[in-house]
Parts: sequence; C-alpha cells; structure tokens
Amino acid sequence: MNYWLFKTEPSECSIDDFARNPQQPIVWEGVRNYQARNYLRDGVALGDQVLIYHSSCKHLGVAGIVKVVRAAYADPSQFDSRSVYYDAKATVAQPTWVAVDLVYVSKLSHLITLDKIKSSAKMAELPLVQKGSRLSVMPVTAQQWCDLLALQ
DNA sequence: GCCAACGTTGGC
DNA sequence: GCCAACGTTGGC
Repeated sequence: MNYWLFKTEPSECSIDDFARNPQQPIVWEGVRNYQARNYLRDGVALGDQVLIYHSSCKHLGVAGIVKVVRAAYADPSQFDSRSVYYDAKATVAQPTWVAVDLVYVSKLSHLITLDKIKSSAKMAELPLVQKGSRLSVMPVTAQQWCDLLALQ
C-alpha cells in the first residue's frame, strides 16, 4: 500500500465533505496536470491512503485522511462540455485525464498546519514544501506519513 | 491583490 | 526544437 497527499481547496471539497457522508465515495476529478495525472493513473491504487491538504484558504494544512476505493478510470468531467474541467481534445476512446474514488477515513483532531510542516526537519523532502512544487497529487513515503501524523 | 514559479501554447 | 508570451497555482 502506498501513501499520497492530495491538495484541495476546501471551498471545492474539504475533509468535512467526506465526513458528512462517510460511506459515500467522492469522485476525485479535475486533475489537469500531467505529472499529477501520471501519479494518479500509474501509482494510486485501491486501498492506498491519502492525506487531504487544504490549500488556498485561511487554515492551510493537512486536515484528514481518506482512502482509495476505486483506482484510476477516465475522468467523466473531461467529456462534459458544461464542466469547468471539460477538455475538447479528450475522447472516450482515448481519454486524457483520470479520476479516482475516495472515501472518508478520519478527520484529524487538530489541523497539521503548513507552518508546522515547514518547520519540521523531517518534512524537508516532502514535495509539498519544496520550492516551486505545485503538484496536486504527490507521493508520501511511509516514514513521512508516520512523521507527519506525529506532528499533530 | 501580488507575484514567483512552473506549465502550456504556438509561431518560427 | 526553441523560446516568448500567456495562464495557473498557491502562499503571502
């Protein structure tokens, strides 16, 4: 099993949206960056655990944990001309983008803030805090996972 | 709202 | 294949 960190703007989808319906999978769609897509398509597997990071908001940080209940499949939003994620170049026969399905695991009792993550020497290699890193899907090692959760 | 950093596009 | 221009991300 592998570990990941996914970024999301909580106004779009937050850990509370998962917690509200803990059995209900949420379609993780709209990833439109090739490197992130490749992680999602080639790395993210059924059963993997994912840290949910809240970006572009007042309280930046890791807010909770979800897990993968369906591995990569064609992101339906790429075919939907009304969607902001629509991609005219993608076809059903040859989709460009993928989605996964996630369900709630837990909400952290205290947000692990970006400040805290940045000030932890053990987190120096985490892609999240590396200069210029803008990936919305990034791998987390087992060691980083343990160390990160120990910060809460 | 600013801006650094990175990604994408398209002319050549 | 280069690279300038533009678009996006995301913390500050």
